[in-house]
Amino acid sequence: MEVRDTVKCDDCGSRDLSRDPVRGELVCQDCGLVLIDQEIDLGPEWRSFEGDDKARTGAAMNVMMHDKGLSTELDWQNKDYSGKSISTSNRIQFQRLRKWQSRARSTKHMDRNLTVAFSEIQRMSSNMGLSKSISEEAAVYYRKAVENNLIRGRSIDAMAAACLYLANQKVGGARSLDDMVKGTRVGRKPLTRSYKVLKKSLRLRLDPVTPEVYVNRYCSDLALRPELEEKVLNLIEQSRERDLVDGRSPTGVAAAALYVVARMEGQPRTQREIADMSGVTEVTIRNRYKEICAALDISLED
DNA sequence: AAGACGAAAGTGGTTGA
DNA sequence: TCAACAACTTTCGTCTT
Repeated sequence: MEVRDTVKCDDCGSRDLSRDPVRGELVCQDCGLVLIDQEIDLGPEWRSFEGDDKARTGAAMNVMMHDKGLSTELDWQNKDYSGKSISTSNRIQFQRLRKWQSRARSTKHMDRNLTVAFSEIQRMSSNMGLSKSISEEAAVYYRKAVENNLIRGRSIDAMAAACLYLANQKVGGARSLDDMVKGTRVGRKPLTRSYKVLKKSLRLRLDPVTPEVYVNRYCSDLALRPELEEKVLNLIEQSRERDLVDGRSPTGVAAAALYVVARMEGQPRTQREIADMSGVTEVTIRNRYKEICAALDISLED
């Protein structure tokens, strides 16, 4: 999409910017700096942030609304609007103005970035059915990411999704990386990349993801009797004692344990059903459940 | 026909020299 | 940084119910 050629990259000055019309996101093609377009549709999501102090990590709304005049271009050439040179006596004053302007503009960009990111987080979060506390946590991470200068060169989407993923993990939520990829339309690579950067520079201590966190969701997705959930958890614990859990994908272990319990308890689900629901392949479910059955002397013959 | 099975080859991430 | 490695996936032909 074409962008007015008066817009320049704050970082390198390049005019080669491309715009994503959906997100209102502007990315410099030369240095990768993420800028934000002027006209942003805040959407209804913003409302939910207001009036709630804890969640109110973003910029005030009027930062977005007022003052389009401030973004008036001061050209770097010492010419006035008619093209005449500016007198030497005025030049120093202009220097000062420019400096001031670029400073004001960069905090404005930060605010815009945050605003867009927060509504993105809200959108993704509600799209995936995540709780409000998770999206609030994610918003906190995003703000920290901005403060630590991690946004530069990354897409807002990817970082927002990474923050959500992180927040979800922090509270032991049952969303895998694949779930995030599906639920956010952010590619796997940018997501994991942002996630790693985020995790590293925020030095967050995260407990490793266990199969247990998926059990509840899987069981209800497959409409299993509620009491089977406990049995699945049990089986996972037993498997852990036999060293069949660590180093394996938690979703795979959960899916396999669920398969075994469902069959044992007379509510069988096919491997395909479970595979489709969990995003784990049938082959992996087989491998896991064979291991488990072998180690625990379980026979599935009816 | 549907479901389960397992071999073989390929992929992406981790680890250790 | 690269190679080795284990877990996982994809694909596909075969067996079982």
